[in-house]
Formats: sequence, structure tokens, C-alpha cells
Amino acid sequence: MTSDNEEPEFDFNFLFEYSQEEDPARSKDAFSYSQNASMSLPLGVGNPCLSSQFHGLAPSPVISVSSCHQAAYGLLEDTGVSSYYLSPGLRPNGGPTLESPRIEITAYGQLAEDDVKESRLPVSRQLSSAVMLTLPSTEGYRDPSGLSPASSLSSRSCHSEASSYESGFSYNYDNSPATSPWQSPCVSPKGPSSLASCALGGGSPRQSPAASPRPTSPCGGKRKYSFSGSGGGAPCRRASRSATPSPQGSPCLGAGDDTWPPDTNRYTNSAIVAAINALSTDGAGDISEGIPLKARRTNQESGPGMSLKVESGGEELILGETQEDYPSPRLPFKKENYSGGFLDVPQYSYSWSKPKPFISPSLPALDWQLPSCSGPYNLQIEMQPKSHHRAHYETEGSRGAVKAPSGGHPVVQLYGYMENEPLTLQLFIGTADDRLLRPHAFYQVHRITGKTVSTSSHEVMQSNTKVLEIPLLPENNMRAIIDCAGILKLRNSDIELRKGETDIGRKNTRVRMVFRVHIEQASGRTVSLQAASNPIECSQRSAQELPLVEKQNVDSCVATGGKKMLLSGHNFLPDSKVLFLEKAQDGHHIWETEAKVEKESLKAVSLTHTTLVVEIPPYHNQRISSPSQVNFYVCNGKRKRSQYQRFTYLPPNAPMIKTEPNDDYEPQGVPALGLPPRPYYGPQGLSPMIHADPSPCLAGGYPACQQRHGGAIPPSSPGSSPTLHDLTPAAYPRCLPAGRSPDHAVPALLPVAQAGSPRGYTPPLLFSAGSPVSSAPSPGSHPSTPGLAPEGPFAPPATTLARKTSPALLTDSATPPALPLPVTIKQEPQELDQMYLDDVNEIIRNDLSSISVHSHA
DNA sequence: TATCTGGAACGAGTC
DNA sequence: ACGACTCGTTCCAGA
Repeated sequence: MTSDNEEPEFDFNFLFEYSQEEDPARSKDAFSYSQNASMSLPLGVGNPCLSSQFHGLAPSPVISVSSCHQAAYGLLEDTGVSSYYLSPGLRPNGGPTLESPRIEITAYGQLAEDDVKESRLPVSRQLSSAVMLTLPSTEGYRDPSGLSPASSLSSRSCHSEASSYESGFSYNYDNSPATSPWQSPCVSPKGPSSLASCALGGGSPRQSPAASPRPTSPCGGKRKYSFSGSGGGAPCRRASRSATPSPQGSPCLGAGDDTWPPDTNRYTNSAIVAAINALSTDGAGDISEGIPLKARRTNQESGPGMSLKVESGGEELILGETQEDYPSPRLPFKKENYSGGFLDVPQYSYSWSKPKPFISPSLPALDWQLPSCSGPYNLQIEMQPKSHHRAHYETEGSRGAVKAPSGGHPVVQLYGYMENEPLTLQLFIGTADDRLLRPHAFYQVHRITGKTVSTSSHEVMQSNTKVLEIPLLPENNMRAIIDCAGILKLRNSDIELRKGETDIGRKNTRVRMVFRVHIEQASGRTVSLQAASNPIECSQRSAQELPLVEKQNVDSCVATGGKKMLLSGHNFLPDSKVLFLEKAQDGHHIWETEAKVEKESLKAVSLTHTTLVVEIPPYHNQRISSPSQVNFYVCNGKRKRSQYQRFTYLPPNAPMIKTEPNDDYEPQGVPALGLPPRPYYGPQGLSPMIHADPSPCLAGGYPACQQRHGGAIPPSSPGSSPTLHDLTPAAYPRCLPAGRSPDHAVPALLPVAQAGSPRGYTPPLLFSAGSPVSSAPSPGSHPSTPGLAPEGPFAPPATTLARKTSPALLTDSATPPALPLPVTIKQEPQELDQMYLDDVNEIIRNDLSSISVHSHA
């Protein structure tokens, strides 16, 4: 391969370096944080959360957090949640970092920072006032590295024109000027140009052999019957058929849709968010990671198109690319020019002589973890999407909108909002693994239009993630039917070649629909809520073959076993096996046994939905004195396993722990089985989430939240899950003190370099403490989480339910640092096909060893 | 005709 | 080394 393979190492090296040494230049200019001050925050040296999640760059929003369940968080609210928010400004080692001032977003030449900061208008309106903001080019849809010139001589280049995805992606060749598409006539910021140039020549740098270590596209001659057998053959031929339902033409993702409510800001919101992202997310890795100046971009993720003019007040890090690639950066904003204009991003300087006015990101980046409810507000997915939705490739036509099990479409509603201002519901495709929820690298939301689509929407790019913006109108009771969202699959080869991308596409086919809404309150604060759907299996093959456990009616049993457990899910076969296992912290299997399956119990509830009854096997240790967490999975054969489901063995004679269902979702067609536990969703079976110790929060948290909604919250019902807590596994940071669940296995896995992600992994907000998880990731399990601190300033993990009442993200520049929230350790995915992951882990371990050596060298 | 869908072929990679 | 298997991606064809 190419240097891509070394990417993680590169990034991590920087990360480690910074965590080990002080940068005088930085510290001296640090806003006001001193080493000590930083250390006092719950993100100390060695804290994996900090290093991995807050390695980002300084500009971090000052965010206060409120809880919709005061009681549950009362004790925690004074410890520093805000610290988390501020933490991005912290150095990985918790030391001083770049200034972490309040950042004001100011439209270039338009909005004064005060306008934004002090506006009392609802977000939508407020943002609308920034209409004049020039918007980001959507040209950069695909991450630069993703579109590596190397990627494939195939269809890719030709696709660009036809595919909304391609055309929208950005090319961020951060540090590879030589291969930068920006220098290529093919990579014009403008879609059309790009098209033209591409068409012109196969000689485009994008196809440069030098930069193209691997032609991967099957089009590159794989198919004997493919068009001319040349790389672009098939794709080009099928270009017209390519996924470009958007009438606007993909090159301009943001191109609006005429049905968009006139009073709903169409672009500004996204533009600002994008800009914010550039600040808080994309840039995150820049400074702290010490990326060479030349390689730095102010908006790595969003690509050239997304930049926000801010008052950096300091010397700017001028990124040639930005300058050069956008000769006419400040075009007036209008939808037709959506791809033409852009917002300048604050140019960070490593040394500020003084605190300077800053543009503050007021909205969270896509990979920040947000709660689904806060105060009176509650964002709910009333109708969950089907568990399977075959995503379409760029080379295919759309495969339609994601549907609900009933045949309808997912429905999302915001409760507790009584204003008359329309809001914007954002939708993007997120991951469904056990890690923090974040935009999925291999899938993008795809806008569906047509007669059958009743919901208007428009696309915008936020970082490298396509976001669908859907109006939430008061007249519709703040309810939206999501019939306008499909899912686009990006070629693994494209994404994996992205600089810094370490996620693996293979078998990483589960996603979640992630909905967000930002509510501007009278106080000037913005409440950001997020709800993620149940996991959706997107591959044709997996959907047809992999067993999927959606429900289990029992989640615990005394160690003696013998109890019957009803499983509900998909692809259960007569010869399906159910295996229980326990893993050690290092991932090794401690115990595994096959449960007795009552074959005669196999019943097809619907075409694909089946139920199965198994007899819970006795635990290997009948004398346990405390609950023991194990997992089980359904196996249809070699490599055809469901994700892990968690199960708890209780000490004999111990009272049963009734686990609150954290997902009220009842799949259509499945009778109320009273299946409480929620499966561990995640690609290929992720690690189980360990239920936290039963605590007061468990019982009180969620209800409290709902109560606050008063009558606004409808009773939960099947199919209408008030728990958008599907963020579940992924939503919680893995920052718990190690040893929480010593008996729980925590295999390291997925070599996902959040730190080095080209998409800019933003420090996740440590909201609730929903602590379904409790084990600490094994050191080295993740490149970005080296040296997990065994102990931390974190509050004890709350409970699963507590998560439901997690405070929302409030953005308020005026609000002082806030409150601490219980933080939990998020477990690493446990199984992405364990064999496969085991291999990956080995590789990671090796890499880490190597990195470690380098960083200490 | 264009789009949506289900199915399956092809080929690279893995076992 | 080789064949079987797995899986991503593309193409076909019917609705």
C-alpha cells in the first residue's frame, strides 16, 4: 500500500508527543488555563478520554449542560461537565492548550459576533439572519484521501459528476500536496468544472498512478462484460442512473429543494454548523496533533468548501489550498451557488499574544454525543426504521427511502417545543457499533425525492458527512415523517484510503439514522438534542444471512440457569445455535457454552422476523457472589453470528435485577413480548454493554424526564420509542475507571482512529452517565486511548436509564463551565467477527508498540 | 421511460 | 499451493 498505512501511526505519534511534552508556545498563549488548572479538570494526564477524545484543537465551545433529570444529576452537576466541553481546548495531557475561548461565529462581513451571541431569536431565525454567509462548496463531499487519486482508476472519476456523493465530497489532501487533487484540473471546487476536467482526461492527478496504489474498483476490469473494461466504463455508462435523485444536481448538495418552507432557514444553519464543525471537529486534530503547518487545514473535514470567516484576530494559518482552490470564495449566498461560496474558518495560530475575539461554535459537531431530551424537550423517534435497508452504491439507482417495519417510514417528533418557530431536523447516518456514535464513514444519507416523498428536505455537507435537513413545523406538531432519506454506500476502498481513516469498511455494515434538532431558547442558549435509531443493517448479504437479535425477554438469571429465554429477531434458522460466553478483559474467552435451543420453538412472526426459545445454560461458576456479565449470540454457522447480546448471571438466591428496558421499541409484527433488554447493536456484534449497578438513577431517571414533559409526552407505545437512546452503546464515552466490571471482557477492537480521523473526530460530550458500560477498554485496544487511566475524576457511572435523562447540550457562550456528568466507559466493540477483529487487534497492538517507541524516541 | 427492488454474477480476499 | 468460502460491488431484470 502506500503511506496510508502509516497514517494512524503518524497521527498517534503526534498525539503522544503532545501528551508528553509541553509546548511553550502554546502554554504561554493559552487563554488562561494553566497546567494546574487543566489538571484539575476531570480530564487528566493519561486519561484516555482526554487524549483520545479531546485531542482536538483549542476552540471549543463553552457549553453548559442542563439535565432533564435534575435529581439524577444533581450531585454531578458541579463537577465539571463543562470541563468536558472545554476540554477540547485542553492538551491531550490535560495541560494548557490553545486558547479555548468562547468562540463566536460571525458570518463573513455580515454577522457581528454579538449578533449571534445575543440574539434571542430561535435558532432557525437567528441563523437565517446570516443568510449572507457565503456557503461552503459542496464539491468536497468525499474526503480527500477518500477520493484518493489512487483509489481507483475506475468509475470514481467519472462518477463524480453523476453522483451526488462524489460531487459533493471534498478533497482534503492535507499533507500530500503532491497528490492533492487541488492541483488537479480535475478537482475544481465547482462540480461542473470537475466534471469537465475529469471527462477530459484520464491523466488527472486523481488517477495518478503514483498516488494510486490500488485500483480497487471492480470496474477496473473486473467484469469481463463491463464497459470497455476500462476503469470508468461501467460507472460512466451508468452515470445517468447513478444515485442522483436530487434534481438539484449533486454537485451542489446544498441545492435546495423548492418545497422547503420559506421560513425555515435552509442553509445558514447548516453552514454555520459546518463552520462550527470546522472549528470544533475538523480542526480538532490540527493543533493538538501537531500536524505540519503545511498540512494543516482549518477545516479538514469539511473540505475546501467549508470555511468560516472569523475574527481570528491573530496571524492566520493560511492554507494555501483554501486560498488557491477557492479563487472566488465569497460568493453571495444563494442556493445555486451553494457549492461556490464558502465560509472562512478561523485560522488558528499556535501563539496568540492575547485572548482574541473568537467565533464560537455554538452547535455541536456530529460526533458529539447528545441526549435526546432536556428540560421540556424530547426528541423521539416515534417510528423506528426497519432493521434492514439495502443501501445503494453510487453505481446503482437509489434503493429508496428507509422504511419502517410497518411499511411506512420512520417518524420523528420533538416534544415540549411550544414555539411557533419552525426548527430544522438534521439527519445523518451514524455508526451502530459500540463506540461513540459518530458519522459513518462508509454510508451517507441520501436524499430521496419524488411524488411519493411527502417530506421536503435538502442536503448539506457537514464535514465529510452529508446531512439532510428536514423542517420540523409547529403546524405538524413538530413531527416529521422521514420518507425522504435513503442510504448511500461508499466504496470501502475509497474511504479506507482517506488520510487518517482507520475504520474498516468490511463488515461494517450497520448504521443508525441520527436525528438532531437545535432549539434556541429565550435565554440565548441553544439546546441540542439527538436521537439515534435502532441499528440498520445495510448490506444485501448480511441482511439475508446474518442472524439479528432484536429482543430478548430475559436478561438475567441465576447462575444455575435453566430459565427459558425468548429471542426475537431475524434470520433465525432451525439449526441456529445460541452460545453464551464470557470474555476476559484481554478479550480471551473464559467460557463459552452452547445453550439448548428449542428448535420447535422457531416461529416466523413475519416474513423475516422469527422468534426462538432457548434454555439458559448454567453459568460456569455457580458460586458467584455478584452479578456476572456475559454475552450470548445466535450463530447460523461459521461467520454468521449475530451481534453479542448481554446477559447477567446472578448469584444464587440473589434477588432478580430487573433491568429497565432501554428501548421501548417493539418491532412491527412482533407481539409485545415484554422483552426488556436491549441488544447490543453494533456491526457484527459489538461488545456488550454492561448494565451498571442498579442505582437510584435507574428507577428515577427516565420517568423524571418524562414527567417534565407533562402532557406533551405521549405514552410510549410499541413503535414509538421515547428512547432515542439508541445512541446507547455508542453514546457513551469509555472513560470509566477501569475495573468497573472486572469480570467483563473488553476486547479491544476496531482500529478506529478517532484521533486521526479525517472526518475530525470531535471530543464527544460526556453527557449522561448512562452507564451501560462499565469496563475499561484494554490499553492499546484503541490507538487513541492509550493508557487508560484506571482512576478518574469521573463520576461514578449512572445507569442505563439515567442516560435517558441526560442533560442536553446547551450552547451558551455566556454560561460558565458547567457541570460534571457521570461518565461511563464505552466498551469497545466486541465482535466484528471476532476472528477478524482479533487479527485487527493484533495489528493495532503492534502498531501501538511501534508508536510508543517512536513517541518516546 | 424512469425508478425501485430483488437477485445474482464477478472477482478479490480470506480461510 | 489450492480450492472453498466470504463479501463488496456491480449488473440484470421484473415490477
